[in-house]
Amino acid sequence: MPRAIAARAPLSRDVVLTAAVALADERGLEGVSMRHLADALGVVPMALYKHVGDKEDLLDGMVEHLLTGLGVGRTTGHQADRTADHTPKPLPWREAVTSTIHGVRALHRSHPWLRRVLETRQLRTPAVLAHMERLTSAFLAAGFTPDLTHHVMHLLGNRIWGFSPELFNETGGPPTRRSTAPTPDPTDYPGILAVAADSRARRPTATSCDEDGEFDFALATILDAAERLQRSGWSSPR
Amino acid sequence: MPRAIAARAPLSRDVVLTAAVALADERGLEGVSMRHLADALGVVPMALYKHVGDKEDLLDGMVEHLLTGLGVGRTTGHQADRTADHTPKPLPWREAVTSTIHGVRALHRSHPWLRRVLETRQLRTPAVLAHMERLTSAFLAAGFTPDLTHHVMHLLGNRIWGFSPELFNETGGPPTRRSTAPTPDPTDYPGILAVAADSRARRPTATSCDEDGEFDFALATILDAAERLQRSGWSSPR
DNA sequence: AGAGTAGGTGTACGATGTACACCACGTCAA
DNA sequence: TTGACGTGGTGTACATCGTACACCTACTCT
Repeated sequence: MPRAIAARAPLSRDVVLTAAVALADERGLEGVSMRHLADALGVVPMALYKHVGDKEDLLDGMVEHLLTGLGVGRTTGHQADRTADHTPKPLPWREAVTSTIHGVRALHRSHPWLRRVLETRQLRTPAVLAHMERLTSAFLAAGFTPDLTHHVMHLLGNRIWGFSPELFNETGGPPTRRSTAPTPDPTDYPGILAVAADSRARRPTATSCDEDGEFDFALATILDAAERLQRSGWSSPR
Repeated sequence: MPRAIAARAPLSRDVVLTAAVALADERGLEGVSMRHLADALGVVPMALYKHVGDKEDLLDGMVEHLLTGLGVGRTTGHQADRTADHTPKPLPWREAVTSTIHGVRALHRSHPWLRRVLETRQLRTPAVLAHMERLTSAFLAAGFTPDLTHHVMHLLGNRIWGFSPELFNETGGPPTRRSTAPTPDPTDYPGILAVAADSRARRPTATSCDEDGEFDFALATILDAAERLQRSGWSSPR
């Protein structure tokens, strides 16, 4: 007696990656195990290995999968101008850079696990390189020297103070884990308190930072600085 | 016959954390398993659970352990001025901020695994808060409004383009993993190539980016921008 | 008809985090 | 002196993970 023939569409790398991304979205990165993923696809774990080399390759693939949906024909602003026309129109290179960056930013917002995956990876895959290239060429086309372009890319890439900005959010959930950390005394941190108080006063209904606003502020400030360097004919010392 | 009495000093949370940091330093983060750590300490795995709640708490503790060694009495420049006196002395707040940030930066450089651990954690532990407080209060003391201080903290914390700057390094090691990624064609990326060529020409002997230089450039540029905002009386829109 | 290949199955192994029961000690009250 | 107790280390056991390996099935191409 032949076993029941599952009317399942055959797997493919793309199907696997799509399912993996969906799984990560709904169950978090920890939920993405080969076994769970296989379950979700109605298949036995080892079947996945016909489509991805191993788990690392799966994660690489997930990143590539997301990035690939981003690239085509998006070098000019894909989001509507938020302000009316009395705001001076930004230079074209700024539009290009901003919209490119907002693309990845959107990915990070809709797939929070992406950041953690990227930190563990050093991938110079086509999609990543294409993203870099879009930024780099925008600067070069705007008259930035290669030297300055290089530095500006670092300026955009560095997380200067070494912590994630999520720390600012006051969503101090209950310590679910069995942590040994002492609960800190708020009065030890008057500066932080002052900033938090001011922030609350400014946006009384908000429960956390306006992350999009802060991101755009940071991006604009950095691009302002880059533009100023370019106009002043900056070049690296020595 | 009593079992051989090990002349081992008794464990403590601090001993465990120190050993864990050492283990991560020499074997990488993957080498830090409860079993390996216990081995390194000459003890059975479950013994560790008398000193750390679980593995998450161990990782939290490692971060806290490193950060704690940083704090005391370092709010004024701990590194010698690199330039002779013909360079105008930086403002005191800049020295404070720069040296504080260089402190964590040094941690990141000597413990490369730290970045990955931080990405998985959202800890508002005393040491982290103390670090934040040192920065925040430096800005406030310099006359930054709480509003601007808040924004500048985000400016320092955001990784704008969403990738790690290590991507720039041309250390394209051989693909050790069984990856399915196609090897990209360099000619698809003329902008990146131009920047890389210029960078090589500028520092012919170097094998990768001058990461310290880039970091300092980024930090200085951002602090310049912050200073300009402060002097112009910036405040957030609306 | 026969060979080859692509894709899915089943079993098995070593590594991991940790629950749980246990035991050796020191300290201290009775 | 005794016995209770807390602190810290032990030993066993289990679920879960990634994946090696052998297999089997169905399709294509000659």
